[in-house]
Amino acid sequence: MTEPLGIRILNRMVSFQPEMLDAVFHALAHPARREILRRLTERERNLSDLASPLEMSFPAASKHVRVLERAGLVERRVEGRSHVCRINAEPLRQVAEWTEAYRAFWEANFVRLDAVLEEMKAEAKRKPGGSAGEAAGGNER
Amino acid sequence: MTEPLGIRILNRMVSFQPEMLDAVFHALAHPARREILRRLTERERNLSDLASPLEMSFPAASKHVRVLERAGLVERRVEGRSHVCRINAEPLRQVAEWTEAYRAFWEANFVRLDAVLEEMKAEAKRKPGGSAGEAAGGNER
DNA sequence: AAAAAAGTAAACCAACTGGTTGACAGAGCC
DNA sequence: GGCTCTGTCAACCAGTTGGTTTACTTTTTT
Repeated sequence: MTEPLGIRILNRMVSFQPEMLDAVFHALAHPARREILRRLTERERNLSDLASPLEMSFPAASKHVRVLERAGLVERRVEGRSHVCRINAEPLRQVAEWTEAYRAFWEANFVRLDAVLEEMKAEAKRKPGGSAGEAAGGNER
Repeated sequence: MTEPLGIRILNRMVSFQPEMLDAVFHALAHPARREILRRLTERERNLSDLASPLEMSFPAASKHVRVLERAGLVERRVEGRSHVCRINAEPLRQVAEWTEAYRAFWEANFVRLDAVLEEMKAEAKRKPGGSAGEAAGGNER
């Protein structure tokens, strides 16, 4: 017998275990799987529906869905011969939480980059033919 | 010749390309690499420092750092024989941004789970020996 | 000058990924 | 009953990952 519904739900809510992050990050590390997720935000879809735009064989797409399922990002219910998939973004919330822990660092870094850019603009204004100006020109071309 | 500093910085700031997400998510999908990142939040560290607590050979740890580097999450500067690594959390900001796009879905899901739990608690109070109570007991033990 | 320390590079390995094809199973429709 | 649609499973394959060991370079220390 499988675990009771309550256990399964609670496990999912507190599951901040490293293996869980492994599975979720791994699942998100493939463009086809992110595309599947994105299309599941529009509506529920069955496997054929999910596979059709994915320039690969049907079994390959099916495997991608299963990877998302193992990561808890997709849930499926069987309706006759059709397997209907629904997004479960709860693991993404935990990814966001994990990522938040580094907010101070990326914000500090952003400020630093911003300062560098301000300095570059000032540099370009002072001597427009200089190396800083050359870099800016190369970028906007 | 390599690209000018300005170009490199600008590229990094607007680089929301899919391959970039591939690299970042892949880099985060291994506990050793997340541990490296976490320890880099405390201070800059050289490779030996990063490798020592990582129950694996030095070359293996060095490879992990390089994966983080390719994803833009770590930067290194060489000081004599020591390679000093610094965290660059900017790609994590982009991960957070990407994840935010699914906020509506995980929040909806969270509300739904919360409702289920409230229902379970009420159920447990009404008949403490029932299956719902059993599930809760199994969890808190 | 010799030894130690910090890293890289290369060769090798087992396991896993991401893809294919072909055979099969169940559900629905004519 | 037969055909089609939806999907799984198993076998197979090339390439990548994650790890090892050994050999080497460069820098610092003694």
